[in-house]
Amino acid sequence: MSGMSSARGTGRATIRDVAAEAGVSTGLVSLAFKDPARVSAVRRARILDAADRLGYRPNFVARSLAADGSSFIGILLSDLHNPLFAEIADAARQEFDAHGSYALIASATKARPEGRAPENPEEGGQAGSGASARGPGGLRVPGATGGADRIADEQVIAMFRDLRPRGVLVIGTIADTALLSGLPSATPVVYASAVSPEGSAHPSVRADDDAGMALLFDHLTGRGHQRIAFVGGAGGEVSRLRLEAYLAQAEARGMPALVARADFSEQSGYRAGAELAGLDPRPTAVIAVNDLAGIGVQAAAEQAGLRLPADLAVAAFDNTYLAGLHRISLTTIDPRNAEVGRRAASRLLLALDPDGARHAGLPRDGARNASAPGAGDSDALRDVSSPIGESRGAASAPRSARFGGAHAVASPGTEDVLVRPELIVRDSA
Amino acid sequence: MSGMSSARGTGRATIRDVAAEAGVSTGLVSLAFKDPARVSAVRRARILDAADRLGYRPNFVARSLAADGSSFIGILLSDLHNPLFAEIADAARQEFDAHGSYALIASATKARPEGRAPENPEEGGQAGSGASARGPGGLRVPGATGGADRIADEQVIAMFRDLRPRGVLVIGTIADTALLSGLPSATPVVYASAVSPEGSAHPSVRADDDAGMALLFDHLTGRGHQRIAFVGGAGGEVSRLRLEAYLAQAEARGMPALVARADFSEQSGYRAGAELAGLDPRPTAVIAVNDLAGIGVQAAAEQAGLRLPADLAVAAFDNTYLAGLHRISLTTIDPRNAEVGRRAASRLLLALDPDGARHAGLPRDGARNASAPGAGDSDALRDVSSPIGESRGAASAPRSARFGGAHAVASPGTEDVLVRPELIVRDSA
DNA sequence: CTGTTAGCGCTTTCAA
DNA sequence: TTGAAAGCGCTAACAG
Repeated sequence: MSGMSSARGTGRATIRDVAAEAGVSTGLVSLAFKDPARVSAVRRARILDAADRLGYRPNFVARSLAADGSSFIGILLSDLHNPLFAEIADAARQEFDAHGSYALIASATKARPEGRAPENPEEGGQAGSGASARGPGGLRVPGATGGADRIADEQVIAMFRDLRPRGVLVIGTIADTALLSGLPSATPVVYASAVSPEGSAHPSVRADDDAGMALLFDHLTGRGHQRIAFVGGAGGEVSRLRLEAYLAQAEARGMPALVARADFSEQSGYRAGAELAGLDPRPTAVIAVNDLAGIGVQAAAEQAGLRLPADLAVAAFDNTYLAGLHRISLTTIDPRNAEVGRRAASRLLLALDPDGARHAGLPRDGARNASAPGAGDSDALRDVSSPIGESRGAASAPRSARFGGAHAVASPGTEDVLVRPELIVRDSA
Repeated sequence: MSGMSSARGTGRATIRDVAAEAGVSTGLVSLAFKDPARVSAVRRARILDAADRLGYRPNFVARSLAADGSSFIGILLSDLHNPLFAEIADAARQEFDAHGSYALIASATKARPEGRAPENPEEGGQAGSGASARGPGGLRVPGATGGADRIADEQVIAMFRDLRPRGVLVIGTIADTALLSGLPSATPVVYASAVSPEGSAHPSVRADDDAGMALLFDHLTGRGHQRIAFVGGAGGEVSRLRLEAYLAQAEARGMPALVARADFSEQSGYRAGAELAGLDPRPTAVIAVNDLAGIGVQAAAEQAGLRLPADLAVAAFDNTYLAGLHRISLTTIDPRNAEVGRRAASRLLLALDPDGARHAGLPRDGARNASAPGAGDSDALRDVSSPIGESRGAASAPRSARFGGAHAVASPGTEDVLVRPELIVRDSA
């Protein structure tokens, strides 16, 4: 009947086949898919019928070419190996879905080892820690700092550029940010878990490390600790910022500052821990730049014969699942990645559609609003219901829009959003 | 000078702008990029000149539409949260790069929580373990088995379908495999770290769990262990297969089989470990389905007052970085993910180009061939150099092609490739 | 409401 | 070698 029609290589049905089969013009078929309401009931039925008799599926690529832009939102993952990023991506994706937008996740990877010279020798670059590199034996060791010369994959960027997503969510620091400029300049971009590159007008959403550090100090001093050391400072921007936050807290509280330099790796934390354990007036507590380094500190302390947490309390950042393991049980700061992802997504949605109206798309039953505490949110979203502390980074901007709130502001502005992290207390401190 | 030309939304230069600027036809510009040799030197120069004066970059999408297929290879990641997959993806990507092919990584994610009913209630589905789900407090817990209803993201698949990659590498088990059938039927597909779906003609490359289990038994019996228990069996196909491998080894060696059911999570391993610790003739060694479960076993044993490894030796599978942490130090089977990724990539390349010739693409200086041991491979590839044990899975197929070997066989066949894993001995056993 | 007409940016015959 | 022209599959005016 219908039969072998166009679609050059593949035997796929094209819009023309459908039009022929239904006895209408291609234009109408197109319309029937895009805006069914504007097509008469009879034809619509005939078209839809023909379409699925032929197994027609509109061609993504052709559509994007013709329509001068696609309907999806691009999520660009800077590093596949950082588990925090995966969490953020998932949360963001869910948020998009809930609003009838759909997102495509693409990932960059490390450059070929024999490739061109490292772009950013010392800047592993992720927020949230966890630069990864090769350890001995080819085992991938998160946090190791060596040779972290990752570049934003040109091809991935090119794909996004040409597919013209409605917006782009960049998760983690992307080295060659210049490439992003290939996007149509009007394309909204939001960074998550990364500071947006200097000079960039794009907002970033990330955990508030200062607040996290304060939480840690409160907790530790509350337990009587007076000599609190910091392990970290190396390995990237995030590490540096956490170090600064530490110094600020120590100073503000009139406490001595004691720093053992380390990056995000366990090895590195181990060395720093050993160093600290040997000190004469030994610190009674240590704050590590991330869980992995904290675990290294624990190991070193144990090895040095210290009892944990009696002789040395250890706390860290990130609340990766490591921290929750029975044998580790690490007190740590939860950056609330899901929240970061969700807010970053909201931010982008707001920029795309300042009215904040929930999108048409597929009307989903459970479509909830961030402001209205959903009735029976499923477990994955449980932690949203708590009132969300929020603060803004950049100085100048007026503290305006509350996302999903009653009166969203027209111009989203470009201020960063800092998500208030949470203290997770476990045995280690 | 040149100025504001076409390219509707964006101000990007199109092939037409270049043609105009260079005073030639668009067809020639196209040719100048695709096959420079067939264009006269003068025009070529003029074209290339004009092109970069205008900052021209060919449009990916338009090209793929016009040329009936793209030049990239698609890497489809089934789960962002499984670190093993990231390793495989990286290795594969490098292999592709080395052969002048380039790959695009796209990821599926979990379905929205409030979405349609779970597809595969009990089938988390990844090879290599590490299904992830929400634990208490919204923390992402790798290995937890609950609600792992991930679906292969339709949009991602649609994108691949329409972009028409030359080939697709699927990493991990993808639930809705039917969607892949949307690809032009001639598109070669290779699965990595997953058994290819039944009835599928696509080969899969994965670690040989039977061999790994044998390695573990050899090691443990060599240390005098006679009562070796297994923790695992639940949570997915891989878990089941490892259980079977365990049973087979135990039987073959005339040893008693003792199984405590668990999935890939630490929690689950903990429970199983507690169970085993309480048994009367206690096992002297435990093999866990993966590192995480093994860590759970360690924790439970410790809690039960057992000394490790004297009272209970623990070994596992996967060699994630966890196993290498000082405080964990777990003897484990390294699935050699990088090798899996590399071989899967080779497999695909072979299918794409049976002559094994290195592709034209951008001619890269360092382009090495799998068969020719490259001179100074950088560290990331260090472990390739060792002679690679290899065996084949599927029964019927003739044992033919050695990848990258001297005489590659014309028809690649569809047999699975099993990569021989490696035993990593640490303190725990 | 519906058909027609132009393209999106690029590749590819096919002649010249 | 080079240019002209005809599409890839779809959308977007614009008339009717």
